[in-house]
Amino acid sequence: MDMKTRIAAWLVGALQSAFEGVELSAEQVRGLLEVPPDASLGDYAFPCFSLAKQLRKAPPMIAQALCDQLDDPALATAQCVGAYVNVFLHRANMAREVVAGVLEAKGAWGASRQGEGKTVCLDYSSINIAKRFHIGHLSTTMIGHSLRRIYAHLGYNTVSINHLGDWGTQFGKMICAYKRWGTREAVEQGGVDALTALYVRFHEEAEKDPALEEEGRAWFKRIEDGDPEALEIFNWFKEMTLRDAQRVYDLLGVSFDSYAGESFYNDKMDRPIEELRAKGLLTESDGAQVVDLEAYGMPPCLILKGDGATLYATRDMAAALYRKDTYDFDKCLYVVAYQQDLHFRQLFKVIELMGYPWYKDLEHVSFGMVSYEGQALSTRKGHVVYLEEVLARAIEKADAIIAEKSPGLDNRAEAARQIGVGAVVYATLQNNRIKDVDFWWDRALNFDGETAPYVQYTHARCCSLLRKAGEVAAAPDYAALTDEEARQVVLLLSRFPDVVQEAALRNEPSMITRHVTLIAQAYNKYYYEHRILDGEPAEVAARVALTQAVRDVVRTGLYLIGIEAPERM
RNA sequence: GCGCCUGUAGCUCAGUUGGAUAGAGCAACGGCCUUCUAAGCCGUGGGUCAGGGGUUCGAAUCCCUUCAGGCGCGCCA
Repeated sequence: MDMKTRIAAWLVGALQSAFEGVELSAEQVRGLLEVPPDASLGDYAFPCFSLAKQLRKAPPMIAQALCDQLDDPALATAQCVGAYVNVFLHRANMAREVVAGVLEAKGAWGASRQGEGKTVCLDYSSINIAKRFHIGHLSTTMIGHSLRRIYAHLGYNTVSINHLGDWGTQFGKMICAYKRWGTREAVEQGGVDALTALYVRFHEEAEKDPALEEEGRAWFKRIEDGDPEALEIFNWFKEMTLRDAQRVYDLLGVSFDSYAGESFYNDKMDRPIEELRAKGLLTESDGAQVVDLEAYGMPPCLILKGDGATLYATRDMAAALYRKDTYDFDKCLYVVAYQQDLHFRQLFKVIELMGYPWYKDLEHVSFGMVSYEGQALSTRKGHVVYLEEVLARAIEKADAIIAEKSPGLDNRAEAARQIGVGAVVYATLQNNRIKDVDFWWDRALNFDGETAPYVQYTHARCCSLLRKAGEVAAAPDYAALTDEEARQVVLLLSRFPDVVQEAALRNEPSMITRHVTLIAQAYNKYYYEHRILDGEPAEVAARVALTQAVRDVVRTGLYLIGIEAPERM
């Protein structure tokens, strides 16, 4: 049982002996517990305002009566301040419990079995064919990757899906452009950039010669019809794009269980269409087949075009049905930018109207837009920043700093990669998902303050101390961890599991980024104020144990947001 | 026009879903390395929580409204 739960149980016991007939569960009390604004006010606080009505007493009187009943000095002491019961945990016992708990968890602090037997599907990254990976793809990729690790940490079975954008008229246009102006050698050599150039050229030429549009559509029709030549070229483009993206995925440490994208559902759309028709949900509107959603305050959801062709929503419906059939998920997350808010609200509503109760297991995990120096990203206009370049420059900078500060470092290239990539990923997962981000080079390459290098540095520092400490024979004397700085570190470690829970509940990785940073800050302060390795063996043992616990939790926290933790830097 | 989102220090953002005196980082300035990693630590200055009304013991947080910005609203994905 964790500390907060124990405190809640303790308070409930006191409540019951102080007042008759109180109806408040330990669970409810736990929810009411808060962290005081100032550390001098205790470790946890219980506000008594909400009990006033039920007990028909003034909040401060309730607090006082509660305080009088609380007695378990080995756990905590209580202090009544106004309407608050401020709880001061027994520092040495608290330190023992938390530090020993973290070390026993062996890197799995905050892990749980609550997700056992449950499956979460995560749709993220979902890159488009023939486009290079740029900074606009980073949020979906890293939020999804992090959520996958968070759910896995909580015991869920996870299925990561890269829902490739590999369908649409634009691919007919690309083939058209390739046939007219490209050669196999040039494209093979130029890679995805060459494909983008062809696409840009198509649009330029089509302005002058509108007949090209028709030619592009014709090529797309050939893909749809399974024409061997069209398919061969298209698959070659696709393979090239994936090869290109794989270099970025490798740097980021991201991988997928499935690459079933839009084209995969090509032959699976009859089912949703037939079901919609059978259930009387399809109506005709201006020649198209739609599901009317006016009763729900939304515009209609387009299922079939006037010419009978399918649309984005049709494909996503087929995908949802397929995923439910294949994985029998308990939750299916779509990590997609907020532009598609309406689309997903419509999609989920249509699935609800079809009578599938699992519509409520579908969730759009939306996030903000990325711009570059104040302007929208545009591959066509060349206003883009490729992620490979960002990572390369971050790694280069990390390497230069290592050269200056730790010239003799082994595995220098490896450390530079971990730090450089970490800095970029950290910046992506630092703030609430919903915030828009404007990319600026100097910000992306900042290594000071609340950044990955700062947290990684703390980790490396712990590792260094542990190497110097070697095998510690003495049993730890946890009374050595009762000073203010150690208390802060212990408290933050103890709250980590709650943070992981909350991060999953809200699908918000930034909660972990922030908490792991708080731990690093608290430990750095502790490190500055106290000598870890000098003094009585039992006290040294306690400080070393704390250091080890910090190292473990920082490493776990960084892992959960997809950042590696170098042991030296 | 309608709908959704956002607005907190010069900048970038937290703020535990209604609680105690609104907090970090960056930038600026000033301190701390003969001692365990100075990518660190400490300090100083900086606020009409966009404006206005309301709800109540109590509001940055909930409701109404105005303003500013972003996104979305049928045959693209």
